[in-house]
Amino acid sequence: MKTVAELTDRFRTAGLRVTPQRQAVFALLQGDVTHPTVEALYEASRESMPTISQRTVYQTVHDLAALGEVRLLDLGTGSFRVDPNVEHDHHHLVCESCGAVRDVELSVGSLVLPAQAAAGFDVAAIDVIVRGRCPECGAPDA
Amino acid sequence: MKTVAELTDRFRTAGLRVTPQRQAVFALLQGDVTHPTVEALYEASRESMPTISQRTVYQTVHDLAALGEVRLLDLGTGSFRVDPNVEHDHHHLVCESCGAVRDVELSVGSLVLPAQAAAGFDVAAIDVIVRGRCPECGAPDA
DNA sequence: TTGCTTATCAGCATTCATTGTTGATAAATT
DNA sequence: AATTTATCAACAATGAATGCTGATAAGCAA
Repeated sequence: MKTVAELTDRFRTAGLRVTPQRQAVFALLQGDVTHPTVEALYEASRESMPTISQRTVYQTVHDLAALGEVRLLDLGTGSFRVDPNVEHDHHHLVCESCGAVRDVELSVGSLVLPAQAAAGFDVAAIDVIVRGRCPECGAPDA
Repeated sequence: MKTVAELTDRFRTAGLRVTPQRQAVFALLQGDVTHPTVEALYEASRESMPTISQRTVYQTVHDLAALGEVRLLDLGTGSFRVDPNVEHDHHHLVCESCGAVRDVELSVGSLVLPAQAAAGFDVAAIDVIVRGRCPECGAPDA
């Protein structure tokens, strides 16, 4: 993820204006490995920016995604997650109990698509979702 | 996917009653490889069962899922898809243009989870989603 | 700095998928 | 046939995400 200053330049270059609200969101995403929901970003941003609206957070996140600075993930946890890690190719571990998401590096190149099934299908991306229980949640029904 | 008669037995054994509406849904799922949405099942079921409610289709699909006779997939297409194929382990091709879903057999065993990333994580399942364009939709912006 | 153009802000309402609720009804069992 | 009980189907409610709009503030040029 780029720094706040870099993202500010990136937005200006793209013809988008940079507001304090947007910069607050930029700052929150720095070093965030929790894959926050928009709602979580909204709540967090209100600490430093009490008047920000949820709508503005959605807009900022979508603008970031359009510039390729974040990815929006649908991992089946109900709402999509913002992933600031676009530099390193990776996939995700998802805890089915608490919804926590963790990055995992997987070499997807070892997967072989059967020619017959993939015939005529133009593959753009492969997403691997590893589902299970995170250490914090422990064994099922524990 | 089991036959309508088998599913009927399965429901009765599980203490669930079998209604004409439910049997209509059972019949629709026979040999269906389109991974229909609940909405699609609802529309189709009204052909033979005009008074059926969407709620009933949801209930039936959830009951089938609870018995392990179908899987409910969240593939990021907006609503979840019903997958009657529970006998064969498989993954999915998803067309980003039209939302079509196709089964694909992949041996996920070749994927190696880095020990450090997966530490303490109890893996229950691995879902692979291959995203791209189906033959019917052709090349992007074509 | 001043003024003008334009996109953003933030509150509101709306959409869509899904689930909750409930009186009436029909299935299963005795 | 009577009793129990779960289903039916219409309605309302939830939650995530998007559309809309007047007021405002950012950006740019002189």
